[in-house]
Amino acid sequence: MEVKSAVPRLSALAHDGRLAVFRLLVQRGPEGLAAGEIARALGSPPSSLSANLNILSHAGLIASRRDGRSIIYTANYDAMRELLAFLMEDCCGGAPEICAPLASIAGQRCEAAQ
Amino acid sequence: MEVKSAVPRLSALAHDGRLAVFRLLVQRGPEGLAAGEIARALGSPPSSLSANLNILSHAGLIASRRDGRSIIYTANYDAMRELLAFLMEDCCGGAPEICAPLASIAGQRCEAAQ
DNA sequence: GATATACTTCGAAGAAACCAGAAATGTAGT
DNA sequence: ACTACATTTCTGGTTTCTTCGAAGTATATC
Repeated sequence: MEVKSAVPRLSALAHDGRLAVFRLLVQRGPEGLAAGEIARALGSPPSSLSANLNILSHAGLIASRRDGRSIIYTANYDAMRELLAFLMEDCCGGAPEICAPLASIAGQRCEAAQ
Repeated sequence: MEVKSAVPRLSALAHDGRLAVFRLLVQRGPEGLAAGEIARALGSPPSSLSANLNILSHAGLIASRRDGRSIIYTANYDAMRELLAFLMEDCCGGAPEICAPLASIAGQRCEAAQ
């Protein structure tokens, strides 16, 4: 991934409300959550939430699909992976022992997946 | 890590110049780089760079030490690890198969450390 | 068609971020 | 003490972000 997509993604996440939305969707998994449910869960005014969903969506961090009257939002796990990989890039330049603790993060977080 | 420290860190990284500085320092390793060298490497005006270094420093992403007339900046790998762990948190809620690709990032990035 | 529901877009005001030149501070060498 | 160098702080003007009520669009139900 390039800086040009990393900055908008970081920028989208650098906001209390949007970070909460994104983490909620990440927890929720592929089935996603309707905009209204997100608004209720986070106590956000619909218009503010919509603006924030739009920003996250434009950054590629979430996707949406319509289901009847509702619009369902889901986390884009690929984008998340790209962003994390980008932040880790070149972290090992010449000093693997520094990077080792970073490498173990995934293991700690995702023991079920090992 | 909590949202209260994650947002300032993401916010600090959500900027072309600051992201470039941080990645440069991450590549550089523990020996770090003087402010002037960073300015030359990135072609940034000293006053702008100084403001950005201050923001990164305040966010806890970098540290500094004086060496003669120069001030040497280094990446804070612990802060980086905390931030990445936070972003990955709960990513496996109920669906390990989604998280598996995330878990492999570290391995891909840091083969030398395995 | 009319009504209710679910969301989004519009708009405008206040807050915060950004930039880089100029001046100030701190350190080293003579 | 004086000069040179490295970096920070100050300053202002401009731009961008944030917020949320009100109005608009899309879908479903009767």
